[in-house]
Amino acid sequence: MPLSRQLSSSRIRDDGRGIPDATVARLPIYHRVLRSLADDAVHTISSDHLAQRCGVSPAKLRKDLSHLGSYGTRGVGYEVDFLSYHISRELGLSQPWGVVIVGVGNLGHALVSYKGFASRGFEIVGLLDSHPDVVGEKVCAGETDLVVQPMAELEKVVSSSNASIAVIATPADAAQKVCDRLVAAGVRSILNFAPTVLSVPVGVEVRKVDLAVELQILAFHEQRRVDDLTPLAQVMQA
Amino acid sequence: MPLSRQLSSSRIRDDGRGIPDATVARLPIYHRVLRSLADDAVHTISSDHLAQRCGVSPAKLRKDLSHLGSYGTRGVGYEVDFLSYHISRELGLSQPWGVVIVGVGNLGHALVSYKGFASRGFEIVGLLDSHPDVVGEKVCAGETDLVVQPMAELEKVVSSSNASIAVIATPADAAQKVCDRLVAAGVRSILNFAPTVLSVPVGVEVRKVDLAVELQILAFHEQRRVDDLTPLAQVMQA
DNA sequence: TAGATTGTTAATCGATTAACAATC
DNA sequence: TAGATTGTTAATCGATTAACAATC
Repeated sequence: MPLSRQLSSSRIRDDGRGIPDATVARLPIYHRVLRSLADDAVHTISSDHLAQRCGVSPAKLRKDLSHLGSYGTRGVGYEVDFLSYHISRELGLSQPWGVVIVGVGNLGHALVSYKGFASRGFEIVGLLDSHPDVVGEKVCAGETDLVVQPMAELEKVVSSSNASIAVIATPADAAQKVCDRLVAAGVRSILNFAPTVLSVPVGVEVRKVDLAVELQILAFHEQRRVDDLTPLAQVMQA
Repeated sequence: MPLSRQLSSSRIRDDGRGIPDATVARLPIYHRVLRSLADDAVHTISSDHLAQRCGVSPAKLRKDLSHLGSYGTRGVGYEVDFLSYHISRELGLSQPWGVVIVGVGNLGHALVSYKGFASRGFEIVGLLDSHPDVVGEKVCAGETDLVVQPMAELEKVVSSSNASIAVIATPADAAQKVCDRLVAAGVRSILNFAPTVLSVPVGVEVRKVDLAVELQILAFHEQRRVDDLTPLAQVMQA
């Protein structure tokens, strides 16, 4: 990784209270756009231009970056590689993370074959499913092929693969039990695709992606749009 | 739908400024949990219990619900069916919404076969892909089978199916062009799975699900956990 | 009535924004 | 130096929380 500035190994954390959640959630976007700029041989970029490509305001971008340290140059902008490196380090992408996927149905298959994982430093190191038809199936995951293991092997797979992140892609009714076993096996970061509220001990980080919820939020806005177009109802109420 | 109270048809919106985004994002969760309670023949529930099942604080739940109107009974709690109905109406789930999916790769297939859509009032009414191998494929979507249409048919499919929501599940480099065509065809609610920042005219609502971003946020927390466990580095800095 | 629980208030917290001094 | 752009400040905005009056 060619970096034209000396890389400091110290990690600057603004006020010691850490980086705000809202900022952390945007860092991956900045990082992806910066990598893409680097591919296009762009070496320097201003907060105005970078912000536009990331879909945020320049003020927000600069505020976000200020939490990581002072990696820009006044009057010039940000060095793409330099900033990209510091974001990736802050995000923990400088080391690879092992991921176990539990539930290899349609969604699980899609996740395994998703190239965005491997390219961003995640390695799928285990696949688990309870269905006999799926267990034993060889699934192509990046460079290596993986064989779907039976659910009984969960603890073994987690510990032997040293996975630190687990993805739950099971039906809703299986999710909590799977979650409990993952936590007991030492996993403390979980990405949950099952439409269930998981309960976990403190210290375990759960993120949730609910496809139906996303559509329902869109439906809400779509409906409000329809309502606004028909002010008749409002007139009738008044 | 059995409701033991008279259903008012007026829509109460607290202060006229609408429901806060953060609240809207949680309404689908409340709704799902309420439906599940109804299935278990639970007729009444307090904010404390409902909040626990939804993974939020009771104060937050009551505040959220207060934006919809006053649908509880002091000293008693909420009637499950009554509250569920009002949330679903607010979310726009009382009418079905047509969804077009563009990009029928692994993820697209997973989305089509996802039962959570149909069960929540969404109907997949069109599938589009640019790849000749996929075009023409018959995909089972709920009750009816759908045939994957070539990308050239996008405008025709959107208008003839009266789809109001589109899902983009294409590779990143195709997403913006697809988005432009969808918007031109009249779609104003888009769920984007491509790792790209889409630019759309004002009035178009875009929601984004980025699987890699979710993992990266988990990686951040995972790394911070490792850092905290090794205070040696901090000692050495001091 | 007494006990329970909602809906609302007011305080706090965190995130966003605009403006500008610092500085390359 | 003059022009450009960052990093920071202070104000604003929105979301969360705890407490409690209203009321079933």
